Amino acid sequence: MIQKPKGTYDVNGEKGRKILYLEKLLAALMENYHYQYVRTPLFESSELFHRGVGETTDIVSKETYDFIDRGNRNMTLRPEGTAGVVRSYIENKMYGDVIQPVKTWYYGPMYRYERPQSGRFREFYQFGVEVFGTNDPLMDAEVISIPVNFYRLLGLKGIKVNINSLGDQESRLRYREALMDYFKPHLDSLCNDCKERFLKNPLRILDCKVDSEKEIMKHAPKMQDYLNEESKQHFEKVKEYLEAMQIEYTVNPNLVRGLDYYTYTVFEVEASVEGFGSQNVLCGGGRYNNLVETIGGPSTPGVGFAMGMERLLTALEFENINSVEENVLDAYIVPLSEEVKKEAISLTNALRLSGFTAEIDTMNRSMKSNFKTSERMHARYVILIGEDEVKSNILTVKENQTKEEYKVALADIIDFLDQTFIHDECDCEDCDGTCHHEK
RNA sequence: GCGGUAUUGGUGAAGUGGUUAACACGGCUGACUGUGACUCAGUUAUGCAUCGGUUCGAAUCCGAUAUACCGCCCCA
Repeated sequence: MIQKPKGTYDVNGEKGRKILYLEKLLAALMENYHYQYVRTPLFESSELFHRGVGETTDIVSKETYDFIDRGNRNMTLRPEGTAGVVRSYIENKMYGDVIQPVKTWYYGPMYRYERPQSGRFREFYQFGVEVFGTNDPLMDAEVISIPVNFYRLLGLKGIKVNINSLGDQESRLRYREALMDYFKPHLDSLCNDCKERFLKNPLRILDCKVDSEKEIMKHAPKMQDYLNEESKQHFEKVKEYLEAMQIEYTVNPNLVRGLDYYTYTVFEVEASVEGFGSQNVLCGGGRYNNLVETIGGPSTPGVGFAMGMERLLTALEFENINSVEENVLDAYIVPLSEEVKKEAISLTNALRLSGFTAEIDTMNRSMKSNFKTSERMHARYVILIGEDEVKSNILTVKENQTKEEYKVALADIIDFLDQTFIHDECDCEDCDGTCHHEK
């Protein structure tokens, strides 16, 4: 049997409904925030990611899906969304758009050649936001508010916002040097991973799980001491604006994030699912004021974030949040013989056009199994069509919940399905006030 | 890139070298040819992830591969 490629997954059934629901909710939220939808190619020149994301990151150095196309071009399946959106911003000269800042959102699959594990796939979906053209700390706060509000809307509890500031490029470089000077004589006492980090990305030593409790860590130079005045003020404003939106946050001086392009604000939003581990980080992002220029555009500040849909879905499952309403079927139509099939399909079609969900038996099921099937599909009504019904133009309609049977003229069926008799009570069991009984 | 565990019908699974792969749920058909429950009777894996090996004999032992799940690294 041919299996799906490692680290991929199929979507079907209930999961499909959940995903569509989340996508709809996200699109509506972005409408409220007044962001525009952008879509960029799934593959780009490999060079874009090398320049944009950074050579030293694992994402680019060992996790990309690369291929050479038939025209001998080096291509890479996008491992993240930002680089492509920035490329598109520059190529479409959006820095010249009449409305500034340019606020965009995207959604789609990303590809990383990783070992699959809990909440991590080789093909995974990210929703993200990128805003170009303003350095106002208010924009940092607005971007942070998007995932927070989204999780609020979904009813996800225990959301934690971690923020930090890396300062401008100059501050960041000075701090990096200070860290290297500090750790260099103590390298032997650090774990093997940290020795690696020392060479590749010294800032990451700070959030090492193994060494975090050691004395050396506690006395390491602090980022805050290396921020210049402007960077400090920017960070202060971001915090004030978050408070104005009643968004609680924790300043985590060890939060550095993996991608090379961040400057000033960086943040992560965490869920608090027990035993969820690193999966608890539902989204992350920050400001990247040099990225547009690095990729070849005019010097333009930017800020954004990305969130993984798979983790969100798992977190919602863990928290038992099921916001999707049950799939209901208004009518299940049963043709009782080959001769009346045309009338049955005609009715089905008419109902569908009128906005009802309608299903018709295409398995030539027995009467018994049709009723069973209709129950499984959560059909409210079963409509039987046989010789008698066709001759008389009076349909036999059975209500699944009450097992009550009605005779309804063909001409009145839409009205019948439309109306709900609101009443105080009736004789049927479990009456929910929408059955067709008299008071 | 490194490590751990697993893989038997549509589903949950039993089976740890010996004929026919247990049991349960679900599905389908019929008793009941225009009415759903229940009951009863049938039926539902020529096969135990794949390939190779050991053996008179393998779902069971060995090896490789694939995939899944869980960690590390890294990240969303």
